[in-house]
Amino acid sequence: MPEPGTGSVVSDQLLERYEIETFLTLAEELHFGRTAQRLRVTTGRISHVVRKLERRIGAPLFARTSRVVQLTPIGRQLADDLTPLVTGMTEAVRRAVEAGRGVTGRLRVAFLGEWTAPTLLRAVNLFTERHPDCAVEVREVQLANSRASLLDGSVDLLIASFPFDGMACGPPLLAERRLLAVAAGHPLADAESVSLEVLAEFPVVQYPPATSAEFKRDRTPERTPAGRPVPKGPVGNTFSEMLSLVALGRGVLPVGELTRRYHSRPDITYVPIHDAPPIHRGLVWSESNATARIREFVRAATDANRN
Amino acid sequence: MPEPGTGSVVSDQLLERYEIETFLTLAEELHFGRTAQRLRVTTGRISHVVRKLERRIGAPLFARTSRVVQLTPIGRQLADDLTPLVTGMTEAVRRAVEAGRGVTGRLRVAFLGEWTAPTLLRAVNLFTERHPDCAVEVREVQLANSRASLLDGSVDLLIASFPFDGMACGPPLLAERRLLAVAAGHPLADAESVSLEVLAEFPVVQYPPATSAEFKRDRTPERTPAGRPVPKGPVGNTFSEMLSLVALGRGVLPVGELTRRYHSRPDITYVPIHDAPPIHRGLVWSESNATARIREFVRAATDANRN
DNA sequence: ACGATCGTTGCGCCAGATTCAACGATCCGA
DNA sequence: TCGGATCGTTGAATCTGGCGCAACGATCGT
Repeated sequence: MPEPGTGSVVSDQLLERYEIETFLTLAEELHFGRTAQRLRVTTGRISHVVRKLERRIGAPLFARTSRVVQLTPIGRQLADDLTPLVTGMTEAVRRAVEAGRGVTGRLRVAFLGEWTAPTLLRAVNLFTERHPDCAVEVREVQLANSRASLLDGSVDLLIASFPFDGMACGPPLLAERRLLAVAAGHPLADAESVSLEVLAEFPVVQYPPATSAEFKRDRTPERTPAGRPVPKGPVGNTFSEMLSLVALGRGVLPVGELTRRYHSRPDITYVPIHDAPPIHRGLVWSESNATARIREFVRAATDANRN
Repeated sequence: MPEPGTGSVVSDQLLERYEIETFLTLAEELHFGRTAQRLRVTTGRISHVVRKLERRIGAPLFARTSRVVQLTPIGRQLADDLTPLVTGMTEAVRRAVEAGRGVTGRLRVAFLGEWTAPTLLRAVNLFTERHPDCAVEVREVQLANSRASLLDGSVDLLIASFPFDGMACGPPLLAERRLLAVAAGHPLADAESVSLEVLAEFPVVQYPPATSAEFKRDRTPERTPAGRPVPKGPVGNTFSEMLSLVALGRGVLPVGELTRRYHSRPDITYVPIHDAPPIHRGLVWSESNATARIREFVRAATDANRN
């Protein structure tokens, strides 16, 4: 059976790189010795390659005696056709390398909740100092479209709380204690601190379905460290809505320490959880957008927030 | 010492043929299996090549999970840049191959002296029958610029008498006896035939200096077959001038039989040379312009004049 | 939980890119 | 006119890198 789909954008008429290099260099030098020298090969190689090319084209590309080498009409035509195309290809590759490996151009970084802005700004300052040629734009994104912003490339980097499912993550830049948010009149409201085990005894307000499973497992686990099941409370659609459910006494919610500072309200009490690991925040980005710019910014952020 | 002249039209940023093919095919298929199938290689190869390319660019070109493959922004940009350039290159090569190997387009053949026209026309007829897609133009050229016409490409093929120095020659198409032109009153004018040895006894009119040495050696040798020196007569600047020198009794001149028919004049007698090889005529062309068109025409000319 | 589909990885082989050295042709200077 | 110098050619030897192979890991459907 005559296998289908063999026809391609890339017809099999393409010349090898060494053939193009040899042909165009010889077309420019018109001298086998100098051509060989420039390409760091022997004159024998030049002779072989040109001969093979000519056998393929079906006509001489160079008229050569042992004293003078010149292009034939067909050779001249081919050289004229090829030169701008080759220039264009090297330019295209150069641009791609610049985009991937260069630390220039533009980098868009975003924060998610204003309390992370200072950490991000320290990183921006150090990065800009190290790479003055790369313009950094800072913006704020909303939780709802943070993932989409990274995926569609409208934002290169984001400082967010871990875990951030499906994205590449840098080292943690911020660590905060975990607290339990309870209603003001809740039985635990007066405790000095609580253990994670209390989650088995009260319903826990749930994140909306769109939230990644990994994130939910970290914030609202299904079992306590001892293995006791955690009763699921009602679902809130936004973080404010979740806090309101807590205030209404419909459940409790583990949160980070910074939440207290930015969401302090009289109807909610925050009680430290003494045996929970801290919540980490750091830079996240799309794996597929990884560039030298991004790697360098992560490094700068790490250095700037090392203390 | 930092060797100079390494910079080239062809920067060493050029991708290998297989890298371009692999990248563009995968960019089109977005599927490793189908890409491998189209390129007749294994998926492992695709993976290796893409990885190597990405290491070189410094950023991912494809975002791939084991279920879906898609271009990253950098990959998309590179593919968009490369595609038209690759198309252009294959087109350039295709045109060169067509010019060299194809028997189409235009072929310009010429004759030199009208008596060769019938031979040439037989060849044209057979060639046109075999290759209707190739237009043949017939023209006449003058001896003086016949060589230049071949070299500058204004004529592809020429039917001329051998030897034709420095040009490629096909098999002889016409053979004619050699005659000795002498003045009407010359001592040899009444002979039935003469031997080449008589050249040692009379001055031989010489071709002009511009004539090729090889041709002169054939027509006006410096020694007879027996080794006797041939005295050099005066030089004529054109063939007519040379015949006039003969008519004036200033020398003799070996010529071809056809000359008698086309240059018959009362003051000159042509005597057969019984021991001279015939003069051959056939097609000549510039080595550096050799194409399939030309080779095919030579073949047609041989076949048409075989008898 | 299992099989099917896909991309990845490391090892080993061999075609083909490249070198090497001898050779032929052309030109120059003595 | 005869070496000597400069150049391109040729074919066999050499060795690198393109490529296949096969085991593996990840993801999805049933």
